[in-house]
Amino acid sequence: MTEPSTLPIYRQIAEQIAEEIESGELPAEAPIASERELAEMFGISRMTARAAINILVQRGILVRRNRSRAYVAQPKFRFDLSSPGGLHEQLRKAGVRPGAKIIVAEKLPFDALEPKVVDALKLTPAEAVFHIVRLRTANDEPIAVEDSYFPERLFPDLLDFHLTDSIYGILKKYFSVEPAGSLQELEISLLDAEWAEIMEVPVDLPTLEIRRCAVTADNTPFEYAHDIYRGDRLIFTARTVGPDTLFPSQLRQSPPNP
Amino acid sequence: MTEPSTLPIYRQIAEQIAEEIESGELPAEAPIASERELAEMFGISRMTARAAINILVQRGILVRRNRSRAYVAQPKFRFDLSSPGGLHEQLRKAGVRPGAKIIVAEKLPFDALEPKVVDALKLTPAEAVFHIVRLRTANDEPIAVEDSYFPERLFPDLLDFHLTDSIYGILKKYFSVEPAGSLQELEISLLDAEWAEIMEVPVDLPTLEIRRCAVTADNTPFEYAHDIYRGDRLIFTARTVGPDTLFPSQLRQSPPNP
DNA sequence: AAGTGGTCTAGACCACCAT
DNA sequence: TGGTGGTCTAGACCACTTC
Repeated sequence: MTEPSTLPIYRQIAEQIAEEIESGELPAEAPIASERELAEMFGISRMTARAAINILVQRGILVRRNRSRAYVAQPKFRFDLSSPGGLHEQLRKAGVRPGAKIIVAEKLPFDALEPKVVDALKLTPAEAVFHIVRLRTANDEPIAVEDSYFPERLFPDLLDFHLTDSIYGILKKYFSVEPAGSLQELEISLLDAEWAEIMEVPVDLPTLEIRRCAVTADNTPFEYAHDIYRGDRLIFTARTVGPDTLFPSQLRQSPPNP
Repeated sequence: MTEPSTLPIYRQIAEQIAEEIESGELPAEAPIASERELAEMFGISRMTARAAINILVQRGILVRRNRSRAYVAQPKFRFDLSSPGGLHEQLRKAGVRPGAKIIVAEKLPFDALEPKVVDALKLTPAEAVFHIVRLRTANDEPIAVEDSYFPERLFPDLLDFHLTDSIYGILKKYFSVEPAGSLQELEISLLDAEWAEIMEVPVDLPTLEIRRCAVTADNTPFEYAHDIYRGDRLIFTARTVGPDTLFPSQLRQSPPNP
């Protein structure tokens, strides 16, 4: 609308493809023409066609699979960080099939723990914790990794349960532990190589990182977690309490600015 | 560490430059060799050198200025969304010079308002509001835009004040209005062309969008704002109340899931 | 075997700005 | 004016999948 003809060719082509997708002409999962085909169609070089596709991949409108051509991405999932019901529940309600793949499930001795885990869970010396890393999926598509720590004291045989189910469901059903609240720290970042491999997606993908500590009604911390969510597949919302607002008393467990 | 020699050349060079920056060899604001110089230094083509620089620009480690060469970026600013004191105050405390540039300062009649503004500010028909759009800067670098609405009823001659100062400071000093809390909705997104122009940065930059409504101690909403923060220049933290947690009662002003 | 994306080359022209 | 980045070309080779 501003200066249509002065936009570089690769942006013009990206916009054109984006419009075909928005108009429904190209539905979700539809394959895009190959880079060489696009180049011939538009009378441009392959590198320029590739640049156009890259823009839409970065926006999350197209996805590349392996070394195959690009496809129209499914619409992004909505995830409300403040809503009752975690990711599993919200996906299910949206008609999406939630899943989980266990990457790590181990018991860690006290001495192997980072201080932040010890502090967050208020562990006493020699206490062991369970360390669980899960790849979360939606319709079999990886959307997040969860790196969680649970005190053995509270959940003695946690690793024997079926950990691909909702973990909060297990905690409630078998240990009668329910979250009364949590403190979360958010950070926008780009995916590093290590996590990219675990999540089976490209490096430098924009992500939302969340470090959180969940507590029960009697203010016992029962989970410390570091979650990484794909920014290209999820839209996040969160209701936060803003500046100058006091937190509910049961959550005021550490000084605001360490 | 995994497979050093099989990394593509442009990634190897990006890593090498990144290490020179982390080691302090290249300090903040140091200019990077030009694309043509890099190409010659490493015996590669200019397009490959350019790809290396682009990776670091996307990560926020390098910045491009106009059509000049790339420079080492200043460290990112930390911004705690839940801390007392807004962006202005936090920057000042960190030894950074906060600034603001007025993009729009106008009075809008009731009929020109979007429903979300009317609802958030609980306006009665025929009430006018002040609409202020400000470009926020840190050491003269653009870091955010704030698109805010204030009821005329509460702040009759707001536009006559010096709006490049802290607006909350003006509200407190001249109108005795102080925020008691706010509800915020967060969303990670990519910058569209319109806002990119206002912010004077490239399109598709990763950003954090916040829609918030601030209220006084007697639960009078006095500001509705839509903020966009650069994800490449800021690290955000927020203490959010997680699933299954009740908000402070004075903030429970609308149903959780509209 | 054919087609694909991932990477890389060695050029080119342009607009912009002060290195 | 000379150097810069922004864009674009017309090829190429490779590893991988099967479009």
